Amino acid sequence: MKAISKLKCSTPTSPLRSSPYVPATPASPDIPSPSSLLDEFTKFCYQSDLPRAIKAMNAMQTLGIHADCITYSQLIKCCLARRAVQQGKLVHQHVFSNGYQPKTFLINTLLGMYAKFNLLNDAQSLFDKMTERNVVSWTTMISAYSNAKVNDKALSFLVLMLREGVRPNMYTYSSVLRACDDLPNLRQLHCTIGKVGLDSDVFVRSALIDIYAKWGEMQNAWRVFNDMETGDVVVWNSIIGGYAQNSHGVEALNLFKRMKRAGFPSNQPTLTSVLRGCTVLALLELGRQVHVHILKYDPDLILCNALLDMYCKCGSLEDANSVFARMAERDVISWSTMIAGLAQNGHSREALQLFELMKASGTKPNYITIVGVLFACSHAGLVEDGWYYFRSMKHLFGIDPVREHYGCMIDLLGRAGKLEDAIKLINEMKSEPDAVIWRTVLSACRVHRNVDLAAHAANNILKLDPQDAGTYIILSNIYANKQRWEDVAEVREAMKNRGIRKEPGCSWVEVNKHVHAFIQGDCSHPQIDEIRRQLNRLIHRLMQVGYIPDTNFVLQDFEGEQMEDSLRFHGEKLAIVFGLMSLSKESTIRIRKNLRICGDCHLFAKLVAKMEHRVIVIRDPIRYHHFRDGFCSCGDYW
DNA sequence: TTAGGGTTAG
Repeated sequence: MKAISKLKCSTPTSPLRSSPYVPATPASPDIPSPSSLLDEFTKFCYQSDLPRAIKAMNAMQTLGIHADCITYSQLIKCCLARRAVQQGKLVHQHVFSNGYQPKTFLINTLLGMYAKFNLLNDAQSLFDKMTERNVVSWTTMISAYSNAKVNDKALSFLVLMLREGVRPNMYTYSSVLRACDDLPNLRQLHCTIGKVGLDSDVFVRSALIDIYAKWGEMQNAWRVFNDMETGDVVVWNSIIGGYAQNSHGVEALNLFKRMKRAGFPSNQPTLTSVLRGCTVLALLELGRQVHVHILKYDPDLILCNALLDMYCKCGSLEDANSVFARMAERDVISWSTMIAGLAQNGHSREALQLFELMKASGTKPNYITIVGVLFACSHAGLVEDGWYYFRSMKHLFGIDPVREHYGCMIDLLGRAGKLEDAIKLINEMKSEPDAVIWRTVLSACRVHRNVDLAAHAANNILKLDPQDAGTYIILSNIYANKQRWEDVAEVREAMKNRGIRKEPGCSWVEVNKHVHAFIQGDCSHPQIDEIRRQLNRLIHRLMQVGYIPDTNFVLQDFEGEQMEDSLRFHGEKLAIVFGLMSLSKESTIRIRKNLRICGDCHLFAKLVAKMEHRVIVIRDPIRYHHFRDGFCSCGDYW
């Protein structure tokens, strides 16, 4: 730092300012020549060797060569590369000392440095002092605010620059798009970009795809991608990532195949999205193949974290543990993923032990880590531990409890049958309870058979989410159980009037890398007759050892035998039987469902696992069920 | 001198 302060500037009128001065006289052999010093300086900057670059600049000054805009700019980039904030600030002071008037591009470089260091106040005050601002100055500020997610500022800078008559370019638009936080704004911006003909730029294109994907507008994202005349690997990654983020695994995986066919080599971000595609579809075997492919790379932290998540969400904790154990570097996401993964798969105690290890490793938990910890407590019925973490999270980790933490606690209390305490906690919340919270309450009421509170919770859900078919059905069943037929009719009427239909239940099972789908009431599977025959035989054998179909879970449209029939052919039962028929004795039967598993299928799976000595893993939209020896990892609460 | 993609709970 001292070395830099030794640098002196000449007067603004000095001709030396326009370019570094190199004396014409040859240097003596023991004194380095000015031109070799300048070469050295450039070399050190290129190597990001900040101390030697400063030394060379000081030596140059001793010989009377003063820094100019280009050398200053090189030095600033060197500070950036070394993340040397203080030295960067000293260069800034130096640039403005002795009345020197730096060119706009040098001030832009300083602006860029502050932007990258996330020092928005410094960037803003430098920007305010600028007498001349070009498109780069404006774009740098927009990019700084976009990156810091100060979206309104970023957007207002676009308006101001237009007002000052500065024309935005592709850099500007690709930066400002990231700050677009409402759809009408985005549409207008997209329109403008089209009018000025910048929509073929790959940066603008990938930014458009990203922001549409972020808004869940995949049709628009697809349109941007599909109009593609220009493209590169990042644009492909944007569209694949967009589909994966929005849980459209099939589209993501198909696009990946297309990308390969088109000759684009995949890189780490591509594979991360491909893994996410496998994750949302619970395709363990495909995920394993991707893993083998990844081993050819030197996978970075993000890719390893995605791998961990894939194995946890595909229900293979053995694989997840082995990836976790081998990771050279772990961040808060790696730990949080593993803690939540263990908890979700029914290994709560291990999850809490891992949390202790995490703290011992010096990694600071974030709010998501605590969600995982509370989730683990609720899964294992650890009410006291849950209260301890919830009440002390602020004090211990500096994290304020938010809606999600309340949700976990309400789940914990609900599971433990402490419904009154759960309601008390809802009343303690600073924000209004959302549909997720009320669904948690409803779920607890179903287990603990609290009809009045269930109706209250269901009504609250429907106020917040009138399209939630599942809640109408539960509510209607609750009234039917109480023989409140007028209420039943009212619920049905409301459902009909709002055009709400029960989403058909679907179960998928992966056999030999092919996914077989079983939709309730659909007979299109080529082996459906044989599967049904086998299912009937299996049910018959189960009934001999005491299985009684639990008809509580059927929408009250059916009666008696018909009711049993509708249960008999639930997709997950067909999928289980198909798994038994097609997979080897040692293989785990892995099923993914689009709806929550019903109580009868849950009981069926437990008994089949015991009778057939098989492990069955069923992942529903929220929870995981590992059936083994007549027990389920969820502890019969879901 | 300014711009792009990927990971975490329910």
